[in-house]
Amino acid sequence: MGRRDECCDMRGMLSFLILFLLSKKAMHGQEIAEELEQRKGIRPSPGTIYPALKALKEAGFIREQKQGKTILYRLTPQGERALKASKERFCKMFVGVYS
Amino acid sequence: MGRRDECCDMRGMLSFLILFLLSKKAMHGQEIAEELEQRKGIRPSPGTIYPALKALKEAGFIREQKQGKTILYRLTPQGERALKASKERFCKMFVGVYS
DNA sequence: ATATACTTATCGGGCATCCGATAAGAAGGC
DNA sequence: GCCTTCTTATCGGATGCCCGATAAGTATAT
Repeated sequence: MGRRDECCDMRGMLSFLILFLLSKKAMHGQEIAEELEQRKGIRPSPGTIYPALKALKEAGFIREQKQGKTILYRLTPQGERALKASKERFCKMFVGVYS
Repeated sequence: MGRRDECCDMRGMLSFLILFLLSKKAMHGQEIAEELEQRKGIRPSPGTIYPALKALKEAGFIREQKQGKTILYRLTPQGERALKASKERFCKMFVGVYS
């Protein structure tokens, strides 16, 4: 059950968060990692972020766009639909949690 | 990655949700399962809910109170602290997700 | 007491997530 | 070319969440 004052580690939300972040603007991997660091407190390792991106790509939710040294990830229309659906589930699930 | 329009299964939030529900009012197991069913769409099986309750109890976050046939679960002060901390992490993590 | 119905509990296993370490690729400086 | 630096990618492994099936406990009814 993790550290002393934690009831869960909130796994299983990474893809959702990534999709959400990419819906705000297209980003490359390190940018996503940085944003996640601000939100979660710890920076996800490359072994976390890139497999997640790969899975999202294979699901057709994001696509890549080479940009010099880096790769820009952005949502596909299908990814937007998936985010919309997941967001609804999320909101229904956590009604009232926001203080 | 689950069904077609899903980016993640939102696992890893069960303990958090249970703690949150119990902060509203003390409940017994089936009541919790029922509430979770409304929020998630599917009813968690006994094999899901009771191990979770057990872990929360062993962590000192909830305590039991026999009530005839059923057991009433309620938060401990430590559980309230844990919920508060987790809630803060949760809110920081998902700022802006609520449409 | 026996049966029934309901709640609570346990066990084994599957599966996705996540991490650390390591490698591969790409650009720029010398 | 070669070295450095940064980004991207892969692999093995560990964790832990969750489920289905099954068992155990408890009260009520007949």
